[in-house]
Amino acid sequence: MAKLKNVRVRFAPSPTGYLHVGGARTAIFNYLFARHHGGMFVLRIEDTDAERSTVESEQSLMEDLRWLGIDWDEGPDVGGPYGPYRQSERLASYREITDALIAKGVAYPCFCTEDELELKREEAVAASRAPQYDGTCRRLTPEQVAQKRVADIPEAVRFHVGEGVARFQDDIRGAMELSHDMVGDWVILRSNGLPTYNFAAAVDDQRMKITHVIRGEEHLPNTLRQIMIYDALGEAHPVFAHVPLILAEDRSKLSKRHGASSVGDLRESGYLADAAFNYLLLLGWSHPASKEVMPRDEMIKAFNIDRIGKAAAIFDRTKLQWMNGQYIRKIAPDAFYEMVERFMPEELRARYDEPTRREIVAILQDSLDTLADLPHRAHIFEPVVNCDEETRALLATDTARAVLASMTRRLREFNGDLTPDAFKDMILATGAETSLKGRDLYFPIRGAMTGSVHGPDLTRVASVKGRDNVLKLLEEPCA
RNA sequence: GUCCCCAUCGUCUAGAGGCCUAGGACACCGCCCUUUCACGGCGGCGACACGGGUUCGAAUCCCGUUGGGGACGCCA
Repeated sequence: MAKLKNVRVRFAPSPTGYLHVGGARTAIFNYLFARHHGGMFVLRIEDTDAERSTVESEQSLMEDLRWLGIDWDEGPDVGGPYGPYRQSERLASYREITDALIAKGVAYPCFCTEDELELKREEAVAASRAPQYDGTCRRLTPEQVAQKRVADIPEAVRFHVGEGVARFQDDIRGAMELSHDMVGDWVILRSNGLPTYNFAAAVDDQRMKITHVIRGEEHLPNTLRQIMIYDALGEAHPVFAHVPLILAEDRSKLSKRHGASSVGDLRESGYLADAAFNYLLLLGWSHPASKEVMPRDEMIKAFNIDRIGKAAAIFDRTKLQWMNGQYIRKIAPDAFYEMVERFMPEELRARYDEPTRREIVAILQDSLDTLADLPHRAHIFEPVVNCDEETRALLATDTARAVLASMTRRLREFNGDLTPDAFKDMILATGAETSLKGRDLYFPIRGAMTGSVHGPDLTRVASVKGRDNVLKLLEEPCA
């Protein structure tokens, strides 16, 4: 696909909560699209809901984006030529455009109260009509408007929809046709002076010269309203691309009750940013050569809207885990230690010095799927281990006793540094003495030392634990 | 309720009329590597929702059914 010129895209979250994986994926698509075409990626904060917007949320949104490795070229913190980038700071321009639309006759003041509107909705539903605004205030004479104003009735502004059909080409869905009668005259400016979402989004997209709007499918119906604004302004609308939703395993909308559904949760659950980014990208987009695990530059090179699918995708934890494991195995041990260090259990932090803790992490690195797995895997380095049932049964056999007897004798005679090689020699000698090999030889030692028949390289574990601890565990297995 | 969107293995997907006996990945199962474990390698299981068309030929195009999802706010 040929590179497009002057591409400008935006990610426009409302700061009313944490960054959701759905939002994160939208951000990823926009980001990759911008980088692929050498365009601009804009971060715009849609804080027109004064009640629910918080600065904390805005902060955490930006933090999560940065964690994912998504940087923006223009935004509330870095500024840019089309700022400000918080809608709450752009109120004057919404007011100005609203007035222009009123002057043009495509918008009008509305004095209906919430109670009246509620009543009308109920009536409409009861009469099985669409619960749309009936246009009462559109028919107000100038005198009536003046009267309402004198009476100090709260005044909102509605857009006069009228008849028509909006036709546009959606880059993902193809030719779209949305009839105007889908919506009633809708509010563009609230009585508190703040714009509504559809109005503010359209105005800003236009003013910020956004060329492509890539967003979630739930916004498809909104596109109708936003195109109306572009039309009323006499401006061409951007290209729209509506991305299918991300669903939970039960096919419902992904939410908090489904476990980690926010980027913050993912981070706390021990997923790597690059793995989360890579996984989310694959939810709805596929590489032309079916590559799955790929570096960022490959993503940027290969990304295009053509390869975004139309069907909703289910967020699959298991595959994310696998993906995460792939990334963990690729990282250099030192870098990995820095990442996983915060998950190191206190007991081990107190017991072992830093070089040893690094060795523990290095031993475990290949077997971890998430950083949060570290405590579960590292407990074998504690001086006392808990045996599971399988191990207990295994250690009760005669061959196991024979192996442990031989090993303990060797360990008692051993003094010096218990290196992996030294421990390996002991196992080999024990094998020769008992004529045992394979599982019969290793499992008793592994079981007594770690309490489990699964785990990392025994000889390195022994080296970390030291001669005294290993000896004690082999003498009194599962004590 | 009205309107809109979607539909390939359990999950993520490839597939743009013959390359399809439907390919890859995760998960699962088996084998191999490792005198153990983990990693890794190899193999197996497993899908075109259904019904009508169109066509010499359909997973691919059209219609309907079913199923799923979304939207109908002075939320975004």
